[in-house]
Amino acid sequence: MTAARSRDRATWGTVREELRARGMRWTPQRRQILQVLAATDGHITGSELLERCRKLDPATTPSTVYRTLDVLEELGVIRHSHGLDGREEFHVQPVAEHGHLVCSSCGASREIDAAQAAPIARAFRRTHDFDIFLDHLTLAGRCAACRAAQAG
Amino acid sequence: MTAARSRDRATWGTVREELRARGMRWTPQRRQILQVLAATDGHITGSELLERCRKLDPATTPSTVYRTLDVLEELGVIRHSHGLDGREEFHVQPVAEHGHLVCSSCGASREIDAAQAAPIARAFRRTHDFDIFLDHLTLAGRCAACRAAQAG
DNA sequence: CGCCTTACTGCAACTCGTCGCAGTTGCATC
DNA sequence: GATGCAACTGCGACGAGTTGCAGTAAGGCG
Repeated sequence: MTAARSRDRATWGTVREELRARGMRWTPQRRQILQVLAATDGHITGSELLERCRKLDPATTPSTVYRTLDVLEELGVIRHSHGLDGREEFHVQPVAEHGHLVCSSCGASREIDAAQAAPIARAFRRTHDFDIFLDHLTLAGRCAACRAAQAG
Repeated sequence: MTAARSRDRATWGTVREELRARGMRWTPQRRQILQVLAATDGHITGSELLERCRKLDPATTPSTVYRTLDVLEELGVIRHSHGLDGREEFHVQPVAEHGHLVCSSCGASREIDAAQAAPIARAFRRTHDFDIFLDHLTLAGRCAACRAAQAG
């Protein structure tokens, strides 16, 4: 089991209190989902999470997993963006707002951090009077390697 | 029936020849799907298209509609991007590469044209060595009106 | 410790979209 | 106009994700 680099243990521990503070409940199912998320680095889709939960407990049901993801997103514990196919991908680390750059050819993915995106966000604010949510952003394109491979 | 401003009639008419040129066939089902698309301005999802086709012919089946959309995209007749929920949205007008700006609060949508996006594309080319496909781009955010309404 | 409220779970049914397969039919050729 | 190939259609089953509902259980309170 690779250790969770995403959030440190203490931070995951606060989820229980955050739930309680909102009148929500700490259940075995939620505890298990959190456990799987804590062991996840980077991104995970709903169905991947469901699958991993089922390895620990085959009785896990889809609706509970998807509803828990919604709750955790409301708490700010996770966030989602969309992959190239439009599928939701959840980020386990809300450490910093960031977007994604995904290559349509090879599927390689890189992050865009807030600093890099700032000039772009400013541009849209100025030209379109529009605030961009970087978190939700996935840009499709072609990476350098695929460009070289395809077009010489 | 609002006239199709998207492509002029002549352009739609070439689809049949484009299909034939690739060894593909002109079928009543495809003819009807094209007819519905020709009467569509802007964007449409697969299920919306299916629904409209069923109004003309209740026997229309999902697989034919979705497969035809793929074919038409291959021909360059339509293109898709993803809405905020990740659902595919097809653009009927391939007149110009463009992206979208969608407000998470009110759903309002604006287009980003190639000229506006050019500096951004250049930036990613330079900093990440990555070519962005503007067509596929949908930026989530908050429009001026919603910002004003929510945050004074 | 037991009660009570209500958030939560699990089920079943549903939507959207995809895929393999068998039967159909466009269309090129004779 | 008939023939034959293979692209296409429609079917049925499936996977991902959502929702309403009835039953379960978290956890606050006495």
